Amino acid sequence: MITMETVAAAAGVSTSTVSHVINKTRKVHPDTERAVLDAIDKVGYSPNHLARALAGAPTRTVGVAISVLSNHYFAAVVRAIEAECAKRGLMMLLADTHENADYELKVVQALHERRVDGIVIAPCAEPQHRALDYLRDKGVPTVLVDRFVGTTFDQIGVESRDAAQTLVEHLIGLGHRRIALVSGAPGLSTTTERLEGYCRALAAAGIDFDPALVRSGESRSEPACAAVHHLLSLDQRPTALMTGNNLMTIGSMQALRSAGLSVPDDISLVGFDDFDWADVFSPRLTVMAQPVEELGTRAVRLLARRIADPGARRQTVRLAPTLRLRDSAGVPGSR
Amino acid sequence: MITMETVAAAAGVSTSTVSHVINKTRKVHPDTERAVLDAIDKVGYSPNHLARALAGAPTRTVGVAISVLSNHYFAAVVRAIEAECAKRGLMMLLADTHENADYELKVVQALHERRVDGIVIAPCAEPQHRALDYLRDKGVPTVLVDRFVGTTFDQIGVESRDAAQTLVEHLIGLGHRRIALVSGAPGLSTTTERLEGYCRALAAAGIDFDPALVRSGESRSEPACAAVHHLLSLDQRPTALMTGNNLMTIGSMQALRSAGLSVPDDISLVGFDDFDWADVFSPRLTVMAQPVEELGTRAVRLLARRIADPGARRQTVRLAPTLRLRDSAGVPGSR
DNA sequence: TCGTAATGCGCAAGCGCTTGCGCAAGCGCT
DNA sequence: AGCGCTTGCGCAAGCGCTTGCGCATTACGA
Repeated sequence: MITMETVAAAAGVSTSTVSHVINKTRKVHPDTERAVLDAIDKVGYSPNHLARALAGAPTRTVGVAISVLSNHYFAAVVRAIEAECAKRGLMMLLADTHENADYELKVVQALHERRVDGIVIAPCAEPQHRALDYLRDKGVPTVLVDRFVGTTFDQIGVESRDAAQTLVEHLIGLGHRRIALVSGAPGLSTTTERLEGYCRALAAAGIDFDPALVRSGESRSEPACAAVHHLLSLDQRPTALMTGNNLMTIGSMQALRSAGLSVPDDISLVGFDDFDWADVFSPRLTVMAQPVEELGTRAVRLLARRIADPGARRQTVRLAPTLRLRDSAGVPGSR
Repeated sequence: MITMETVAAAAGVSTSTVSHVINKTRKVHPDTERAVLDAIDKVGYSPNHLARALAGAPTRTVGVAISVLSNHYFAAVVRAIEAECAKRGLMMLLADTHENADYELKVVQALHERRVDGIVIAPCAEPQHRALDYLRDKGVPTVLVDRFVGTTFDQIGVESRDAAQTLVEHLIGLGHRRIALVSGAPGLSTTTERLEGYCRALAAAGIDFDPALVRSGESRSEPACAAVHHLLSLDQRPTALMTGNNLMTIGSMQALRSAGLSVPDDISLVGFDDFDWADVFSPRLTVMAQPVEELGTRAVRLLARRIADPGARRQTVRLAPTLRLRDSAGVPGSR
C-alpha cells in the first residue's frame, strides 16, 4: 500500500503538507506543491478514502437509495442525478431499495455507515418510515424524490393530481364513461394524488365514482396484470384504463393481450411515465411523461444546498409532467 | 457518535471484547457475550464501517461497475447480482460506467478506494483497458461480465457466435439473402463474436458477405438509428436486419418507423436481448434472450470464490442464450 | 499438591488520513 | 536593530476499529 507517507518522503515534506496540497486546504509554496504533485504520480499514490473519511473529511459521495433496478422510470432520474453529481465533483453510490421497507432501512444504514455526505431517496411505502426516521435521527442531509412525505426533508416530485385529472379528462373527452384505474402501492403520495385526480375528473364530468373500477396494481407489473384481469371480468367492463406508472402499464398490457383485447380498438389505455420506445411500438402509448432530467438535477441541487447549509429552510418542489398524446386512447366502442 | 467504547463501558468490558463478540472472531464467555449484546442495543450502537475497514477487516461489500443506467439489459443482470449478494450477506455498491473508459477508470478507483472486497465489471470497449490494469495492479478480486477480455480475470458471459449464427440462419431460412447487421461498439467481445456468427451463417448458406450491409450502431440507440437510416439508403436495401443489443434494436425500430417501414411486412428484424414488454407490443420481437439471472448469480459466485481464494485458477464461463421466436421476422417481400 | 493446558479477556499498536497548534524564517516598518 | 506580521510548514493527536501478544484464572491429570 502506497500511503501519504511514501509521497511525503519522496517529496521531502511532511504528510500534513501532502494532505494540504491534495485537498487544497491551505496555502502551500508553488515549488513545494510541484514537488508533492510530482512525487504523487511518481510513486503512483492514490488516497485512501476510508482513512480520509474516518479522519473527518467529507467523502464527496452521495448515496442514492432508489429502486432503479426494478423501475425503469427511475433509471432516467438516476442518470440525471449522476450527471449533476459528476458536474459537482461528487461520486454517486447506488443502492436499490426494492421498494421494500426492511431492505430500504438496511440500504440506508449501509450508505450512512459508509459516510456518504448526503442521500437522495425515493422512500418506499411504509407508514412508519423507519428509514426516514433513521436519516433524521442521524442528521443525514437527505432529499426525497418522486414521493412526498411530510415536510421533514427537502423533496421533489411531480404534480400528480392535476396530471391524472388531465389524463382522465382526455379519456372522458373521447367519450369514455367507465374508466378504470390501476392504482399504485397504497401509502405513496403519488398513488393518493393520482387517485384524487381521477376522482376529480369524474366528478367534474358528473360521472359517478364506482369503487369497483379502482384496483391496486401495487405499482408493480404482475399485480397490475392481475388487477386488469379482474377489471375485465366485471359485469360492466371498463372501456378505458388509466395506470399509475410504467410497470403497471406493461402489466396491464399483458392482461389485455392475454384477454385478446386490442388497444385502442377494444379498450383505451393511458398511464403515467413515458418509455423511450413508446413512439415506435404499437400501441403507441398516450402517457404523462415526468420531467425525469429535471427531477434528478434539481434533487442534487437541493441536496448540495442542504449539505452546505444543514439549517436551511426545507423545500418542497413540484414539477409538472407533460402529456404525450399518442394512439392508445380512442373513441369507445370503435369496434 | 456512539462508539465501541460506549458499548464497552456499558458492558464493563474492553473494546477488544466488544469487537470480538460482534465479529465472532474469538471465543467469549456466554455471559459476557450477553452483556455486550445487551449493551449494544441499549446504547443503540451501530458499527462504523469506515473504521472497521481501515483497521483491515473486509467490508463485506462488492462493487459493481456496469452501465445499468443506460442499458436496460444490465438492470436484470444487476438485479440477480444483488440478490446473490444479499444471500451471502454482501452489500452491493453500484457505479455506472457510462460505457466510457475515463469514467470507468474513475468509478473503479472510487470503488476500490472505498475498499470493496471485490468488483464485478462489464468492461467497456477500450484497447488499453486501463480500468482492468488498475484492478490487476491493485490486486482487486474481479470478475468480468458480459464481455470477455483475455484470461487475466474470471469472466462470464454468453456464447454469442453460435447465437448470432442461429439468428441469421433463421432469417435465411425465411428466405432472406440481403441481411444487414447493426453491429455493436468495436472492441467488445460480444460485437466481434456476433459479427463472426453473422458471417458464418452467410458463408454456410453460400451468401456473399457484403461489407456495406454491416454498420456499427456503437451499442447505442442513436447511432443504431443512424446506421439503419444509412442501410435503408443503399441501392439494394436489405430485407432483414439483425441488431447487436437491445438499445440498438430500439434505435433501429426508430429508424424503420421514421422511414415508414413496418416490421415484418416491409423488413424483418431480429436482435439480441429480450424486453419484458416484447410479448405485448407490436411488432413482437424475435430475439436472442440472454440468461440474465444466471449471469448475475454466477458472477457473484465466481467473485466469492476469488475473494476467498485469490490464487484459484481463473475461470471463463459461457452461457447459452435462448431464441425467442416471435413476429418480427417474416418472409421477405411479403408486401 | 503441583505442573501444564485451556479458557477468557485486556493492552496497545496500528490502519492512513486530517487538522489545530505553533515554530521558524522572511518581510516591511519605525 | 528591533518589532510585529505574514507565509510556509511540521508535530502529533486523534477518527473508531481490529488483532497479536500476553496475563490471570480455572480445570485437569498425575
